[in-house]
Amino acid sequence: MEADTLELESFLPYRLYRLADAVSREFSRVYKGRHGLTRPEWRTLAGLGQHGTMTATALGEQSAMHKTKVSRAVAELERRRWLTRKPDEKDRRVEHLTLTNAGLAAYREMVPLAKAFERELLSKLSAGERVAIAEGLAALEAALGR
Amino acid sequence: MEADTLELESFLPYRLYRLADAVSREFSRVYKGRHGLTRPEWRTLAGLGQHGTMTATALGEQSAMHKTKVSRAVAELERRRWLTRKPDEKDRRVEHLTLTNAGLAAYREMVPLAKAFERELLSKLSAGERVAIAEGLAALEAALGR
DNA sequence: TTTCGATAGTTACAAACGAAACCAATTTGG
DNA sequence: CCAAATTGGTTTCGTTTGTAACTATCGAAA
Repeated sequence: MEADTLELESFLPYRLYRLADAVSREFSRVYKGRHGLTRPEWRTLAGLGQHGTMTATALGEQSAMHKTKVSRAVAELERRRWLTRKPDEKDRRVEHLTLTNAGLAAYREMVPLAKAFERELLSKLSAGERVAIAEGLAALEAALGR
Repeated sequence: MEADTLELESFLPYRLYRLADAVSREFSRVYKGRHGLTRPEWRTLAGLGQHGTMTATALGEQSAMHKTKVSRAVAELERRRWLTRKPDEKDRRVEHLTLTNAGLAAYREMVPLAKAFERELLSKLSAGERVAIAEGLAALEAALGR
């Protein structure tokens, strides 16, 4: 490789982005196809399903979304009556979000699909490759988390 | 972990996306800050810098961009006079794109910055972790490339 | 208290995006 | 040959996004 050339195919930011984009696009067919959810909506559903009641801020931190995305996703899920808001007693800026039964039902339906998707994807790797990707991602996450 | 719950933090599509988003956002400051480029524009520049003359279709394949993104990026780089189009002799639908001297200069300026960015990021990993991420990404790429 | 700075969440606006329609040129196959 | 399907590339339109401004509330400090 020449010194003054960048090989895009092996450039880490590009590889990561392309891979994430492909995987994410593939997976989005699951929740988009099933319920017409956007990614922020899916993540909101997943966050609340996993943790029960949360605030919008907590949701944003857990699922790495900007607060405007959270705000819009919450508004949409509320419109669908998949979640309800309850104002905090102490601090009236804060709202506690909880899935309704309908929301919970959708979540419970999605979980096995998500797990199957992941399993399917990982099944194409060898055991050693699975270890490698897990370790590599964890290392990068740690490196960025500072 | 309960069987009917999905742990978002360890869900592969989510981890990949979050990581790519963080890295990409960080790196975008390099080309956005330096020249006000968008990501498709940067990739177009990188593609042409790496390969010399290319068609729009080839660019899209090499850098994994939808053809509308390519079309818009090319239009903008042309507006900046960073590239020129030359119609194909044989097939008049095709255009061959080449960086001008100005475009080449910008590319040459970006390459070391990109390399430094990647080096900096990887320097936070151990040698073993670097091997792991390389191997893991390659395995996933291979798994998806079908 | 009153005021000033932070924080929770929403909204407005412009930029970026994707899907699909579109145009023009080319290839295919009857 | 000629109609139909394909391909390279652009445009249009509605949706999603990010930035920044905004509202409302709270906590701290004077």
